[in-house]
Amino acid sequence: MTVRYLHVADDLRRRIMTGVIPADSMLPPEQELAIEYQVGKPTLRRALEVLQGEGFVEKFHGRGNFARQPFQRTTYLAGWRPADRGDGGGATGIEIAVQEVQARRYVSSLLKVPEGTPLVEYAILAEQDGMPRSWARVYLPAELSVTRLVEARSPWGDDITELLTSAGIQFVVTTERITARAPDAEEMRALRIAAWTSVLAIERSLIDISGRVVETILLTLPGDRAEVRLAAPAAFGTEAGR
Amino acid sequence: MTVRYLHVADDLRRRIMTGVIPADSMLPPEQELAIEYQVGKPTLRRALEVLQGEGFVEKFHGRGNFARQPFQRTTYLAGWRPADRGDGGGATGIEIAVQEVQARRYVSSLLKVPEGTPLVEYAILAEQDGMPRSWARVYLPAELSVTRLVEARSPWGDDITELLTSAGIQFVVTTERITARAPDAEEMRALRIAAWTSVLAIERSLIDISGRVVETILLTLPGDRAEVRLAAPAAFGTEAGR
DNA sequence: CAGTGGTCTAGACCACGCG
DNA sequence: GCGTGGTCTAGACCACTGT
Repeated sequence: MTVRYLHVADDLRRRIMTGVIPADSMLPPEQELAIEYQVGKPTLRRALEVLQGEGFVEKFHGRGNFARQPFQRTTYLAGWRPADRGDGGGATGIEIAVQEVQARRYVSSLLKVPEGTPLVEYAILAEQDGMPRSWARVYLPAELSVTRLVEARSPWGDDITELLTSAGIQFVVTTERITARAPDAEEMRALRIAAWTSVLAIERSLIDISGRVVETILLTLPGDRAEVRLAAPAAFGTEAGR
Repeated sequence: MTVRYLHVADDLRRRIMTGVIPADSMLPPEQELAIEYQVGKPTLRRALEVLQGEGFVEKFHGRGNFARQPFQRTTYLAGWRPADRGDGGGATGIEIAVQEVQARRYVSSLLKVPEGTPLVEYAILAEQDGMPRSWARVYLPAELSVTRLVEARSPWGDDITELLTSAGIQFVVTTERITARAPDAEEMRALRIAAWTSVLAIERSLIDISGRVVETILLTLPGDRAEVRLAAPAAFGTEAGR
């Protein structure tokens, strides 16, 4: 392998995994590491980017780089079931910001409403043990009376399903679309991740019993500490293909 | 915004989206672009990395950088249904390599067999219109007689479900786990993507009617041209929670 | 203010593709 | 061989954090 930054990343990863560099301890300054590995600063930083994407390093501008053991992954259960409550048992927190907005093109197409339709937007940031776990924006037509939703909020931001149920809305169909991509600027800030950390982007739409799209959720999960699992059907039908 | 490479990326993206730089045409050499934007080469290359991750630029070492319109996404249908055949209608191709291997730790835990168990590994690369669309490795216990599988191969590498069915194996449960991460070296080569392109990593295990794990699939989809959709249940049960 | 990471440059040198 | 992208360096300068 002729790529030096991968060499550096491999060695640092090994040192963190084996505890030579203890978890949660600060790494030596980048300049020192560069000298130690006999590489330039950009090369060393490239290596740290790799490790950051893998969850072994967390960077803080002005404070330092910190070794981490990759996080236990938050499980998002696709399908109709609410998100797993998580096994970590750590403290969870949630921040919700509500505002009225007008449907812009992307969201309006998902909600199947004209552009400019008044919507209520919930920006929901869920944390566990001080680490951001999910970042979601929820859009509902403003005509739906949803004041109760905020009061009925659960400790999980992505678990809007329960909120709606508790608000008395019956939905019958959900569609989910999952992609992997780089985070945008807002997601980087909310989830405290860098541009080269992959995220799982989940679009989920709920359709109520009358066929109306009740809400659309744009959920972003950091790739280094989240996974999607599928609720497995109990059995396979015999009429498999479409 | 004080970050110059994002400025450059924004401008180039606009030029490609609006057709000022036609799709499939070669971009000016990096040195020329650097001069045009009055930035250094590393800065310009950072901008190109961003666009590559978004699917607007494809890079070829020694040949040049090419403008692209982001690909129509290949849809992977999670759940039990075979993968969508794709709407592109373009030519599809598939390469399969088979070899016998011994179960290493990661795969052995997924298959629930001891380490060292003889396995058959299928490495499957699916292409459409000359672009790699999916890269999968399939592991089955060697004791299963699967010679027919290769003959019965479908044009979609990730569609092993049909292969198994046609081989007479009845499976009853599937589990799927989806994560987003950076590609490893092998995936970068097979899918022709760079280190900073996100991938959807899907682990799928099939369990047959006797409870045995029949196979495990490690499927990698390039984030810039694939998506996962959920087969929506026709209706929601009332006994929702677990 | 001192120490840290973040961005950027100019240029050297290497690796690849193609004629 | 030539033109292309890929990697790397040394150092300047900026921005953030905590004292």
